[in-house]
Amino acid sequence: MNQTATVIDELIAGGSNFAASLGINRIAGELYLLLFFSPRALSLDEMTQRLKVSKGHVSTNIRALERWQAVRKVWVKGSRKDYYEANPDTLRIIFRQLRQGLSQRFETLEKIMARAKTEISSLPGEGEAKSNDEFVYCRQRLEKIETMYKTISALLDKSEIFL
Amino acid sequence: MNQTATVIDELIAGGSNFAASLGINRIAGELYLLLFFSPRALSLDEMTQRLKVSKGHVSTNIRALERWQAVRKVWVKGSRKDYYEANPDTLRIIFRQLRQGLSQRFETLEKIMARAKTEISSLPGEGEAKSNDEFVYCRQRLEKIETMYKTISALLDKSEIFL
DNA sequence: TAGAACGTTTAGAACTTATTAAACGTAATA
DNA sequence: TATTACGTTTAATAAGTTCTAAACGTTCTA
Repeated sequence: MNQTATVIDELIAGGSNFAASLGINRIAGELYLLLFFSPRALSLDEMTQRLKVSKGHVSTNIRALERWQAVRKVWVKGSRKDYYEANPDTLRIIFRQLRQGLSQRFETLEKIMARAKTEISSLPGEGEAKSNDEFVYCRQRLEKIETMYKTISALLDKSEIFL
Repeated sequence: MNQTATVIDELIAGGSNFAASLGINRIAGELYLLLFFSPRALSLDEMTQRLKVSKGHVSTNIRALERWQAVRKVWVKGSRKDYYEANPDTLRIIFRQLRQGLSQRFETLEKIMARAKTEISSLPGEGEAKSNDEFVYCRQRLEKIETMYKTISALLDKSEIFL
C-alpha cells in the first residue's frame, strides 16, 4: 500500500466517522468514500480486503448504496466480478435522501394530525373549566404545528434545486 | 383521563415516532410533546405517570431537553417539585441543534482535510504511472469535497434566519 | 457435467444503546 | 434531629444493531 493510500485511509476514516455520527451505517460510508477516491471501479473482493470487513457485509451495504443511487454497478470486460463506482454527486444524494425520508414520515404525521383535528373539534366542551382549557390549548398547539409543518415543506420544495 | 388526553396521546405517539426516526431519543420526544401540548408546566412525577417510564429516565432526558433549550424549569409556588414547560419554538430548536451539531463535526473534518491536502502535495510523484494517477485523482476529489463543504457551510449560515 | 468463482442469505456472536429499579444525596418539614 | 419528599446516579438487564463465518445458489469454465 502506497502513500496515497494512507492519506485516503485517513480521509475515509474521518469521513465515515462523520457519516456515522449522522446515523449512516459506518461501512456504507466507508464503501462510498473508498469508491469516491478511487480512480477506477472496484470489485467486492477489493473492497472487502481494503476495508477489512466480511464479504457479506460489503454485499449488503453496497446494495443499500445502490438503492440510494450513491454507487452504480459497472461492467468490466474480461471479468465476471461486479464492479462499483461512486456517484460523485454527494450533495445531491444527501438531499434526495433527506427529502424523500422526510416526505414519507410527513405523510404519516399528516394523517395523525388530520384525525386529531377532526376528533378535537367534535369533542363536546365537557362542561368543566379544566377540560375546556386543555381543549382550547390543544387546538392552538395543533395550529402551531401545522404552521411549522408548512414552513418545512416549503423549505423541502426549495431544496429541489439540489435534485 | 379525558378525551382530549386521548387525542394528545396519539399526537405524542405520532410525533415522537417521527422524532425517533430522525435519531432523537424517543422519550425525549415524548417529553417535549407532552409539555408542548400541556397548558401548564408539569412535574417529573406527572410526566413519569403519564408516559409510563421510570423516574430516572425522565430525569435524564428532561435535562437533555433543558440543555438543548427545548424545555425550561419553572417555579411553582407552594410546591418543591421541579416543573417544566416546553419552549414552543420547535423549529428554532431543531435548526439550532442541527447547525451546532454539524459545525462541531465539520471542525474535525476540516482538520483531516487540511492535513490530507498538505500530505498529498508533499508526496513525490513516485515515478510509476499508476501511483501518479491515484495522486492526481485524489487531489481532484479533495477539491470536490471542499466545494461541497463550502456549499453546506453557506446553507448553514443562511439557516441563521431561524435562530 | 464437475468444479470453481462469484454474490447473497442467514444464524448467531459481539457490541451498543435504552431502560429500569434501587441506592443515594440533599433539602424541606415536623 | 428524624423523617419525608424530592431529583440524580448507578448497576444490571433488556432490546436493538452491526458484523462475521459459513452455507447456499448461480453462473461460468473446463
